[in-house]
Amino acid sequence: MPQITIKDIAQRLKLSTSTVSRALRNHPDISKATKKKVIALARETGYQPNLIAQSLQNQSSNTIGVIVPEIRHSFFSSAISGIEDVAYQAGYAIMVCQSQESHEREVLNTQALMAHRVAGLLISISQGCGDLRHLRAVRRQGIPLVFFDRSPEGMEASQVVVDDFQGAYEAVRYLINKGYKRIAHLAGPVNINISRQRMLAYKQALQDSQMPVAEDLIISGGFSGKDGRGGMQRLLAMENPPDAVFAVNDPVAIGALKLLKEQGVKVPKDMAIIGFTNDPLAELMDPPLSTVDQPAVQIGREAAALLLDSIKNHDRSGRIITKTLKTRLIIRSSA
Amino acid sequence: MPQITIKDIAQRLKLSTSTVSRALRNHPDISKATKKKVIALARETGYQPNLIAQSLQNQSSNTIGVIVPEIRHSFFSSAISGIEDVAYQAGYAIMVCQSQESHEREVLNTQALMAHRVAGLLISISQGCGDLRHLRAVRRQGIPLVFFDRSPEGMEASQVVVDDFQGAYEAVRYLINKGYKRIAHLAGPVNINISRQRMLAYKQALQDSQMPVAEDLIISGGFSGKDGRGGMQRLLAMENPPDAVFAVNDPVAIGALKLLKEQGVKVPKDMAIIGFTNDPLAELMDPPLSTVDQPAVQIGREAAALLLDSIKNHDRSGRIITKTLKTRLIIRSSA
DNA sequence: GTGAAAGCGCTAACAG
DNA sequence: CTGTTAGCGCTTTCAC
Repeated sequence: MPQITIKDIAQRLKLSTSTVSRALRNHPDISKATKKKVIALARETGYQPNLIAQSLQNQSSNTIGVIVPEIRHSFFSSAISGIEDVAYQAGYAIMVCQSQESHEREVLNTQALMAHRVAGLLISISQGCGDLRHLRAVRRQGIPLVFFDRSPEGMEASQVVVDDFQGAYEAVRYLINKGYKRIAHLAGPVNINISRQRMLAYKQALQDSQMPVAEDLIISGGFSGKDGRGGMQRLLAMENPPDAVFAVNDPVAIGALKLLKEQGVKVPKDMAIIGFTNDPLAELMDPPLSTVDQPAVQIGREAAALLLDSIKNHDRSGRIITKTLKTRLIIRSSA
Repeated sequence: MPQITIKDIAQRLKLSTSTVSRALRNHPDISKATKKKVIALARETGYQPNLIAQSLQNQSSNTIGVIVPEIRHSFFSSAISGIEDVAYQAGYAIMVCQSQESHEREVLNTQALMAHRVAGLLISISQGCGDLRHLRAVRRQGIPLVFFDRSPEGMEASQVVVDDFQGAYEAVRYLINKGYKRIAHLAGPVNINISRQRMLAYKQALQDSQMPVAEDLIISGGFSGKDGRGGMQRLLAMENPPDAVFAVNDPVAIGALKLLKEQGVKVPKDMAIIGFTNDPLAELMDPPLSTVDQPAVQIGREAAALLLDSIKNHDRSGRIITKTLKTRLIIRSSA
């Protein structure tokens, strides 16, 4: 039992398909009487317009593509939730892919989404990302593209981010004011803007307080708990370990914190730690993790709104808009 | 710059579109030479098949629809992650919608997904769900449907679930063996299978130990932290409050636990609590929450696999398969 | 006001 | 081995 089409309705009503189509779209040419009949039968038969056919016709689907590193990460699932919500309100559906932090998979995801002729693309890039050809290809096809949270170095594009520098600066500043002397940084991949900004802020904050920036106190890694754990291991193994750590994000901070608990290191007495994101975990952990709050759902909402905007405006113009949301330092017990 | 089509390639190579189409799909009829030329040009020009057109032709898209109550809930984001992963491997994309626990929105989501002509539908129903017409409509159109985790009472359909009865039974049994005498249950909506099973197991476990089942110790509510908080409030207000609680899921348990902490009630000394799901939060909280582990990612994977299976087999047969995964009682410190 | 015809990009008979 | 034709469901000129 294939789904009912405009043709079925036309036949039953002895009308042409074009009339039915127009009636359904409330075209002024059609008489009230026929409109009524058509609508009634459509409802009665449970007619659903075939969006596939519509898309083919319009040369554009009402679907937007979303690529994130990992759906499970609370920041991303929250962002996706915000995206879904505004997309839904606007009559768009979302196609969600995860790159699993793999550049290759990100490329394939991008291609798949392009093949699906999504009307626009929202992406938070994978940590393995260096080559940007796949993203340039998107632009070249005239598909609007908006980055959220993680954007690459070296590509001008609209994005919705948080003031990473400011947020990180405040966090490190707080640590300094609290009297910590050797503050380490568990950093993220340098080819991603957020990592860079947060690291730059870390260095700047130290310098602004006439404190030395020791390169061996900066451990570069990825964005996962495992990276946090590994980084903290290296820090603890040092002959002169730090007394505080600023982590690039909460998963890293939490990974590090777990290790600390296992090793019986007292937090924050022996080692203070502060994260970035405000993962729901942060509040409930023991000890509760101090962190920089990023409004994840809101970031998703804004990104989707921005994208829909450039879809509507047929943004051939290539206007580049950066939307920066505020962070908020949340002090709990870990620092 | 619209995307390049088969026609463009045909013209440039002075071939017919059908030849190009066949060459691209590696049809045996086509000569090696032309295949090579076509493939080369396709690659060179960055040709991407228009999946919209293909779908219209095939009368079925390579997209599967997913509806969950809330993307942000860790159980669901994990399940979605599993779904995405197997869908991706099979060349399918996923469209994700959230019902926000609203029946109305779930209906609209379902309709949107049907209009998008998804090849199949994966759904975990909203707590407001009672009327099943929208789901029956899906079946009527011959669209394969698989429930995961939350399935409705009163509809035969394939599903991937966990042995809710068994998991809940073990949890309550554990509480009983530990010597708790007044064990309450923060229950979920009764029209959803998982709530029913977990409640039935709760009652059964009590009965099997010759313990009374007190209806006032069963607080029915929803699946959220707020429900847990509210339920616990009512429990604490009783003249003879319980000494232990089995919550229908972790969000509820966590909501309850937060309240307990605020009120200074000692857990598990004054009140033990045990949840269901094994949310990542559970392990890290203070105190760590005892719970019943549900393999969320695996549930998503199995559900997707089952769905793909019935899509492949053109499952007009209406074979109903229930896949039941194992739970595991995880004892931490809250009980 | 309504209908006929063409076409979106692709595939699948059916010819040759 | 390759081309012609028709059609998936819909919208949109262009006629009448």
